[in-house]
Amino acid sequence: MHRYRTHNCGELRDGQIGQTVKLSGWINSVRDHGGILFIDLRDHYGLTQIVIDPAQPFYKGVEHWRVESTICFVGKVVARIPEAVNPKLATGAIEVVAEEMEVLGESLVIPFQVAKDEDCNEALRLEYRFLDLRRQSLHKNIVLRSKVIARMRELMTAKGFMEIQTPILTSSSPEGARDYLVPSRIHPGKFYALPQAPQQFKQLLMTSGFDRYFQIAPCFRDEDARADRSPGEFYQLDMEMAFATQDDVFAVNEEVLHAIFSEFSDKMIDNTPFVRIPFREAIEKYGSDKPDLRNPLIMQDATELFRDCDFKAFAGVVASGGAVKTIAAKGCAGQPRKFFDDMIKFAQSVGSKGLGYLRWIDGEVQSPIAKFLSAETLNQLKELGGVGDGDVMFFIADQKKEATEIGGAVRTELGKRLELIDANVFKFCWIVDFPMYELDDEGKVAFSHNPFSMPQGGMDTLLNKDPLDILAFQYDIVCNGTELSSGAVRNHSPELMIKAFDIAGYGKSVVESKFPALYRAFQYGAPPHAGIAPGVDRIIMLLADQPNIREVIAFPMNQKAQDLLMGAPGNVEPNQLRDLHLQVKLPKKAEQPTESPA
RNA sequence: GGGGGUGUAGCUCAAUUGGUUAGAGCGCCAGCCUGUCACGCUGGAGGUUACGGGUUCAAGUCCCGCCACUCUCGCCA
Repeated sequence: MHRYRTHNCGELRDGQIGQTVKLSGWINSVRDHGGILFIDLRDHYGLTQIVIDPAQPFYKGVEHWRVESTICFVGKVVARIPEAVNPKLATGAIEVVAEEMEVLGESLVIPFQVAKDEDCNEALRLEYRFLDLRRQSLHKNIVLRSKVIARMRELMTAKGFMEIQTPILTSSSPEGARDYLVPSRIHPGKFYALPQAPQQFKQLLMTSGFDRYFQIAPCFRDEDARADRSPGEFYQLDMEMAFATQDDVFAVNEEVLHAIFSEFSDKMIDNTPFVRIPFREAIEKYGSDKPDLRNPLIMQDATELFRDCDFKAFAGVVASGGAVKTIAAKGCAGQPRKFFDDMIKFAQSVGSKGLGYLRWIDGEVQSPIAKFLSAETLNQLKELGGVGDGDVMFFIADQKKEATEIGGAVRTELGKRLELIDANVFKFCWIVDFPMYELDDEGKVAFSHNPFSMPQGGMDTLLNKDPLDILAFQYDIVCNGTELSSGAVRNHSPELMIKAFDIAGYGKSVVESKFPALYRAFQYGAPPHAGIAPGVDRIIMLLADQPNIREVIAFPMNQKAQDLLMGAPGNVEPNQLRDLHLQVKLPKKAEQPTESPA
């Protein structure tokens, strides 16, 4: 007989009745009836009920039977009497009558319940992550994560992609997020950087002749956390394809994402190809470059209709070059006054001066602003919004950028409050045609996204078009309002690179010195190539229907980028600093080194 | 760095307008119980109301500060 077990806790059925078995696992719960005692023994695979007769000598070891201790039982599998069969358990038809017991690992009193699904302070969960991970919901998420990643590898490999590891210790790249740095012992004063993504390596692999690359790639960015953004590190299904167009990348990703989402979720998923929305249209209609298409509301432009109206608040905004955005919401004219007041408050909370609205009730328009509008204007608005009795149109007037942003926020809020969002579907879209450049805070032309993206139209557009009108072969994939990834057709031409950087104010020497590897590689026969890198954690978050990304990461850091279980970041020994030629100069506020967490 | 929320027993929460000894469920400890499966029953222990000030006859409750966690803006090419 095996040292610890002949079966796991999820596999015994009536077929094993009569056999003597050995099981090891955690004590999930104890039910002591005095004359008979039941233990639910739990492992990764399931629960099995152990029955203990008080006559057994080990019955007296009761102090060792605290829940979450690990115990090994030898016993006989018996059928439960019909009334005692538990249909909720896979092993509910049988139980194991204990004949021998061995405590393998005792547990202290646990700080929060493992067997019961109750809320618990997250800091405590992180500190005792090993216990939290035993709990069903989190355990299940990590299992899902493992299966999804395994399936991603299968799908990618089947499509001819090769998984290739790229360095974790690399050089700092000049643009993008803040880097995590690692000091060099051998080169005093020099630093490695952890990669924010294997971007340059995968492009180098393309120039190295590997036709299709992928990697479940760790990425490190020293930026602040969000619900869908874990600080420190995250994973991407990173991929790159040689001699490929934007459509080739879309086709591969539509197949892979459709397969993953349909195999690992019961929700309805869009058929491929996924809808494609140009960036500018997304901003106009949804006020966002990551619209949640489950929300049926769209924004429209009503600027011209208010230009000459008597409603001075709006006409004034239009006269000063602003815009009026409108959202038509069907069937909500009957909402109580409070609904509209709350929407106005919401609009103000996101920076709006107000929120106008027109309600069509019983063939009449009801609104504080209706009296300022001519019958003709009202009809035109009605036509624009496609509205009728029982419907409402909301209006935001502001400078164009603000009106669009506020309108986007109002659209999302209306979708929530009117319960327009179907929680049982996944709606995908590609956002395409991102602008290559935008104006930065100082009004200078700057790359708006990836400086390595290929401008649409090539050298001709770079030379002849207004930089702000140049589009890039740059795209995002969005699911239910979550941005899963950005990607691009890359700029593989040294001449185009130099020109593209020139427009953003960087000379040739900058390209040569900041991106020496790519620049050099592209002068030795680079294949046109394109890629993308969907975020693995976010995909699993969506599949597992979790509200924050820490629920799908085994050992996440908290919002302040601390690992409360391991105590990272922590202090190090003076000799370690000496080896690295480092001297710590603390900010004034923290005279003492901060205590390590946990 | 800015804004919002939360912080009361090991855990989840309650405590009327500022007013008696800060309560409940779960957990823990002790006892009882032969068919439970979130077993049940009886009893018990457990509190610097995050922390530090202030107002008041009186503060969990009001004010100021501060810390922690979280959501968010900035940030994330």
